[in-house]
Formats: sequence, structure tokens, C-alpha cells
Amino acid sequence: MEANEPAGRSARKHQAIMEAATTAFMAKGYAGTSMDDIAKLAAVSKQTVYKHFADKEKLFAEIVLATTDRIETMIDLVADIPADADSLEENLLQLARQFLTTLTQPQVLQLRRLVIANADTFPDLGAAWYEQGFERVLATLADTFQRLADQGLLRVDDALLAANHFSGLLLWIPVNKAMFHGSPQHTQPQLDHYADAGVRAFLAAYR
Amino acid sequence: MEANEPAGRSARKHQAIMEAATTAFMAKGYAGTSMDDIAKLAAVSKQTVYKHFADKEKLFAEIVLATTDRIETMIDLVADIPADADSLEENLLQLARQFLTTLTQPQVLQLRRLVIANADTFPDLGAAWYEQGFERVLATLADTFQRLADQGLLRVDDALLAANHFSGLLLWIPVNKAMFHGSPQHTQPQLDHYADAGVRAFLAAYR
DNA sequence: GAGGAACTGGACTGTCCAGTACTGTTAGCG
DNA sequence: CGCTAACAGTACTGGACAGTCCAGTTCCTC
Repeated sequence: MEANEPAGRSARKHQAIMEAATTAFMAKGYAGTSMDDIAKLAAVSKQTVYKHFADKEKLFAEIVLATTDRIETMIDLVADIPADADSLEENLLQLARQFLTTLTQPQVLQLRRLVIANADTFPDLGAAWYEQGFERVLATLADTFQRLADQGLLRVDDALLAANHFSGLLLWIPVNKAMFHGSPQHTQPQLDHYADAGVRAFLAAYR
Repeated sequence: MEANEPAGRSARKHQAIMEAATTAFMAKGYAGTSMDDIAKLAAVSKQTVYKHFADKEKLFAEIVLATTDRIETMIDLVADIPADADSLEENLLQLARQFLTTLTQPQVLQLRRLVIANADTFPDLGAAWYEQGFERVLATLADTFQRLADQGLLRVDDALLAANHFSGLLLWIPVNKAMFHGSPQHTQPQLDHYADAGVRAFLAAYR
């Protein structure tokens, strides 16, 4: 048997549908994906899809919210930085690079586009994604900055604002570019350069 | 006769269709808007719509690119700042506030969402919007910063990067919030606060 | 004020798709 | 082994919508 396959047949089908739906929605959007497409991709009858998910909207909401799990990775990433004055810049730089690399992965950007594109059709979904994903990471980053400030490594009034500025300096360019273009737009050296420049500006403002 | 109405009947219809299409697409998205909706809203027969625009895609592209005109306003806004050392902060602050107010108007954000949502269906359109809108404003802002740097008011290596940082500091928070929520999210005092904090961080980094 | 181009209104085709229905088959559980 | 719920396959309903067609009307132009 394979690694992570759930025991029951039903659970297996459920997971297959979720995966197929995620792939399909990401590739072709909500309106561009039919339930038949999903059933076919999951190698499952349409009837079974409707057995597991009441309708298309519910399925969509489910697969979007399921990806919020991946946020944990980001949170762990920003949760802790060594509080060492000498290597502060280097530590922040490393954080920035991982931050950028993670958030500019095609999957992440594609999902972001998907949520934004349907934010008026599913306003609750957009809000939930924003709060459970985006804001949690920023809150954690703010905690980290606050800790660094308490130890005299940063000069910070409003830690959440500082976290917003940090991510804005890093992400504004590449994320925007990606939002308006279909395919990935950045090479690793470019991303590193953004990280570098962003961290330098941040430290100039906040050290 | 009214103010800006074009002379011929044909030109009047053309404009009515454009306006109706803009309204409809903004409100309900590309897929959510039917050609019948547009015809009805423009008080025009569907036949006439197809007389003026080959098909739905062409119409959509047209109305999106037409809004690029409004960019001129933004360009004028960032094109010039008084080069006065004493009031630099105040001048930048005023620029920042106008910048934020303009870009967080519901119409602007809605259009942005519209383009992003359909960037994979119409990649050329997304790219065009990005280059003719976004990048032109940033380039102009970069010129302004370069001029300020030449006069010793700012310390700038890469003016375009500085412009990106400036807009990232200002816009990252409100624009993101707006992208994931249906309706406008910000009050004027909040926007002013973002402008204030953003400009302070920018000057700390670049003066 | 006559001719023609643009317009109206509504019917129509072809297609796509969400969701349902039904008949038979398979997998798991006691 | 035998029962049952979940499954496959496929056909079907009902509705939406892009784009076309046509017969009659209105507006502009010469």
C-alpha cells in the first residue's frame, strides 16, 4: 500500500476528489472547471462527487480552506529568529529569502489568484483566507519583531506595522508581477536581490 | 444637449456600450456578465453590441485598456515634488496620502481584481495593464526620487527600487485587504495613518 | 425628403454545465 | 458467505448564454 492513503474506500475517494478539485480549480479557475472535469480527474463517478460534497460551491470552499494548513510552515518560519546582535542582518536576510521563496511558489500564487478572483462571489471565503492565513503569519512575525525590540535589536513602536512594512518591502514587487502575469516571473537571483534590498531598507528604518 | 456626448448616433451607442460593459464587468466579473446584461444596461439591442465589438473577449479587452487613461492622473500626481529640504517630509506625506486615496477607490480596486481574476484567460491583457499602468507610475515616481537624490534630499542607489519600496510600504496592507474582501475596508483616518507610518519608514531608510 | 446605414426586438441554434435519476456492480463488514 | 452502502456509468432535465438571423423601424446624410 501507498504511504498516506486512508483506510476506507470512502475516505480514499474523498481525498481523490479533493486533490482533483484543487488541481482543476487552480488550473482553470472556478467557472472554468466543471464537476465532470473533477470527477474524471479523480477517476470517480459524478454521483460520488455529489455524495461527498453537497454542491460545487461547498467543494470549492472546502479545498480552499484545506490549504490553510500549509500556513503552519510559514508560521514556523517566522516564529523565531536568533536574538544575536552581530548576525541580526544575516538572520533577517535568511528569513527574507525563505519568505520570498515560499510565497512566490506557483502553487501559492495560483491559490492567491483563485481566492482573489472569487472574493466577491465568496466573500466569506476571501475573508477567512485572509484572516487565517495572511494575518496569522503577520501576527507571528510581529511577535518576533517585538521580541527583538525588547532585546534592543530593533526600534519598534508598532510591531504589527513593522511586520507589514517588512512584508510590503519584500513582496510588493514580485507578488504584483505574479498577480498580473500568468506564469512565474522571477529567477532565484532576482528574488535574492529583492530580499537583500528589502532587508537593508527595513533595517535602515527599524534598527 | 449634454456635455460630453459624441455627435453621431453610432458613436453614442458605442460609448453607452462601453460604459455599461465597464459597470457590469466590474460588478459581476467576466464570466458573471452576459452580453444580454450589457445590451440591456446600455439600452441597446444585442445586435448593436456585436456590430461594435466582434465578441465578448474583444469588448472586455477594450474596456480594460480604456481605463489606462486614468493612469495619467496618477502620473501627474507623482511627477513632481517641490525640492525643498525643510518641507520634504510634509511634501512626501501629501503625495502618500493622495496616492493612497486614489488607489483605494472602490473602482480602482475593483478593476484590479477584475484584471487579476482573468489574468490567466487573458495573459496579454494582464501584462499590458501592468506595464502601461503600474510600471509607468513607478517609473515616474523613480524619476522624481532620482531628482530629489540629485539635490541631496534623498540617499538613493536604485531609484526604481526606492519607488517600489515606497509603494510597498504604503499599499501592501490596504490593497491586500481589499483584494480579499468584497467591499471597501478602510476609513480615511486609517489611510492617513498608513501614509504617515509608511512615509516615516521610507524617510528613515532613504534620507 | 429620399436613400441607406445603423438600430430594435425577438426568435433561434448550438453548446455547456449543475444537479438528478436509475440500473447494475463492487468493496468492506459482520 | 452474505448483506448493504458506496460506487460506476450513463442518460436526462432544466437553465444559461454566446453568437446569428431576420423583418421592421429610426436616424443621419446628401
